[in-house]
Amino acid sequence: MTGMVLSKACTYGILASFYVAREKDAAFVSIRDMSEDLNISFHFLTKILQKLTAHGIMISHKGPKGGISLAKKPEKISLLEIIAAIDGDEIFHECILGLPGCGHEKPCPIHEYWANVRAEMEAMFANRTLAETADGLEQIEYRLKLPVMSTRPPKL
Amino acid sequence: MTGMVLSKACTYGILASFYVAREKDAAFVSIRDMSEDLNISFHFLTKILQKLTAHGIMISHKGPKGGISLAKKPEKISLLEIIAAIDGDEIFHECILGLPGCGHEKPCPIHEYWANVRAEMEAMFANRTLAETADGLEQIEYRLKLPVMSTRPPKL
DNA sequence: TAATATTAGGATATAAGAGTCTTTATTGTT
DNA sequence: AACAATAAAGACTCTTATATCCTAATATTA
Repeated sequence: MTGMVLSKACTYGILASFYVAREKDAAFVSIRDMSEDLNISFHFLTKILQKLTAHGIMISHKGPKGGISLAKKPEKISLLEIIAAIDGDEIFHECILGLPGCGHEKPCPIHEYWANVRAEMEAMFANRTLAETADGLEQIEYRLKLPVMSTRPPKL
Repeated sequence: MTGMVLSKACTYGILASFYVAREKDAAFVSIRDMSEDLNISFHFLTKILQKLTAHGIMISHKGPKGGISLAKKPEKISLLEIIAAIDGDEIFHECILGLPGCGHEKPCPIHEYWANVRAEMEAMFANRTLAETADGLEQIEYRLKLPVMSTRPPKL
């Protein structure tokens, strides 16, 4: 799986954020339940959500009735925040060819072109909030779940 | 290094293509020389270039005075071709959240937004040819070389 | 035809992401 | 106070991209 814009951890984090945002009753959402509903590894998802809590995007609560919830109003949380918390924001600032120091002064052969696309991508993610995506989830039957992976047959 | 648009193999392949395109004298370019000039692992670069020859983008020639050269006029080779040959074109067609079956019919919550950005990205790469980038390389002191990585000190 | 220079290709090694497992810390409930 | 439920945290495994190494195949040159 080469050449992917977002890491798997990041896509999981975004899907989980949609899931939490959809829960309107301010209670905490169980990570276990969420992991089962979304078909995401529980322990892996836990680690990802820890990054979101560390960045002040979510709040966690231990013990019975514990779980996770948004730390801010969903209209105040952009996908860019979530991406930056999990993957970092290098993708929105680095040279597409990985050349360090590439910039307007000393550009790589496609610097200006990529800088444009990159900026549009960043703006798009910055403008998408959990509020609108959660709203969308109510109106249309949006897809959220990952498919259950077929386990490969055991070797003989 | 998570969340990267192009794999390292792909960026190497593009840099090498620039390098070959810059050689105007129709002779073959030595992969060894190129790998040293660009600071790219010789054996790794060899494998990457094999993909480009397999896709009809380059021609290779064994033996003394052998090497690699463009199979077509540089104005006929787009960066998209090179990317597709090395990384595949999934990145230009898949859901940003990795949801299989995501599309106009059954969209993920950000499908339409990503589809737009994705299409612009693809068009940008489709419109960049080796000819113009090689031209640019002559006019301005463009950057091509990767930095020499500092080797980590040996374990005790 | 022999020697040499070069790419081709397979086998192996390394590093990082992805995913799993176990233990600990914390909180609510009885 | 004891118990159960839950997130936190670290160690470990698995997989894949990245990188290296070695041998084979091929072409040029003398």
